[in-house]
Amino acid sequence: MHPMVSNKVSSKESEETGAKARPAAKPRGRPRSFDRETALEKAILAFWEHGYEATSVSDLTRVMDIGAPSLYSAFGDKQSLFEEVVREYGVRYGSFADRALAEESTACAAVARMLREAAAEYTDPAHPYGCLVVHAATNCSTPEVEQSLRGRRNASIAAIRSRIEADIATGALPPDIDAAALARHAGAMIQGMSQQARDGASREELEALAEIAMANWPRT
Amino acid sequence: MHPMVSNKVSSKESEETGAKARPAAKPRGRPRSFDRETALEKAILAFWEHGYEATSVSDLTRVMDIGAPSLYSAFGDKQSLFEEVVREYGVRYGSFADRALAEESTACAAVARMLREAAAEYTDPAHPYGCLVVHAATNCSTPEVEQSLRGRRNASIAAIRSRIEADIATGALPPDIDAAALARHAGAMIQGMSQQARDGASREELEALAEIAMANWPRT
DNA sequence: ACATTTCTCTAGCGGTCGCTACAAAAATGA
DNA sequence: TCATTTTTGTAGCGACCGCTAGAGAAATGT
Repeated sequence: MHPMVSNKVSSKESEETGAKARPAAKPRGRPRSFDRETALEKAILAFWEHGYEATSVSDLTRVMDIGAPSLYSAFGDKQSLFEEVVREYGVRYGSFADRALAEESTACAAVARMLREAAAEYTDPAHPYGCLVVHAATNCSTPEVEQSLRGRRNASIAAIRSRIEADIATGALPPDIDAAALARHAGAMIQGMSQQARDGASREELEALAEIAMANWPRT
Repeated sequence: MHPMVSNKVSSKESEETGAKARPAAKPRGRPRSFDRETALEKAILAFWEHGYEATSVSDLTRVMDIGAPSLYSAFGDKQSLFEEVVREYGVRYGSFADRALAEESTACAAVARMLREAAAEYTDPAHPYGCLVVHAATNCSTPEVEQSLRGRRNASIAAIRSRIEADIATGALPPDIDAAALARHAGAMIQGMSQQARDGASREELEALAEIAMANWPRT
């Protein structure tokens, strides 16, 4: 329950009649002195590197370069900021998995591409190593936060499983394979690779690891 | 630097001349009112479940059922207690990996056994799920603690690698395989399985996952 | 008996946590 | 100009953090 997190367009405006795509109809009071998007990106990087608990609000205000009241007014409390961070992280950095599943013609190719792209993403020096969803809320004393990321991890595995089952349905994979176990194996690989990246493994090392993992994927 | 952590036998006694294995020569002052070993076990379980940061000293004094001064007198500060917890965890719960590497006749059999036993251990309802070394110090604001567990994880992978290289040396494995990548793959599997266990996977699910991982291990 | 040693209990230290009240500042509408 | 609305900076709230001083309790040595 918080004062209200202001967004670009109030819900009332979007219901108005002839408002032909007015992007920002000049809000009344003092304008915000920072860019919400770039501040959010700084928050993403901070939570990504240090996790939910270990990133204090004063850490956030420092890296986002805004005062605490501005943070609370723009993003709500720490937990709702983190939820928005996780959502936006998925869009900006975590979409490669869904894209691989959607664009590749077989589950095998999709998982192979996922692992390959994970190797690159998790070791990209442009941002913290590994996956935020895997590491940012382990050992979290706020159970909802921990559970939220857990749900995302399990949803990713479920998505892989669905893709495998689709291949079984079309005959691209034999009907006797264990789709759930195969999906879990892929999920464990990705999570293990994320941990390895945090522990110092290079992109090449992760790629070699992924190749081993894909070597015995069921053939058609 | 702390007041000094009292152990069973003072270092001076062990240097004495004719002291023929005197186990506990009746210490001078008021005796301790709790059993150090069982208190340590409680601390292991607490850190295992919640991690280093999320387990507060007052959490510890509650589950160990001792006062704060007793804790500090018996174990030093929070960080040195955690170090002892990690050491003892390795002895009581993490020794299956070293045993598999030492007792099995091939690296392949050793890793297969490691994964099989990890599936059982990580889902044992008698204690928290997953591996303390993997999860208890992620996103830790005390860098030495995080680095300490990172070192243990990488040491485990190095041990697997050595075992693989030994098999290559004896001809049990072909000389052209990438021992480092194969070891990293095994390490990632174990870490991924630990994460899966935390996320609710059952022993059977982890075993199925491990079987997939071992299916394409290099043959002789 | 009594001094000595060691542990336990109560109480609380300084510091940081997430969060917010309040007033000054900067925009708009009249 | 001036009332209204919203954001900003300061300053600090109560709660918890890791940790410890100090006094009393329970053992041993003489």
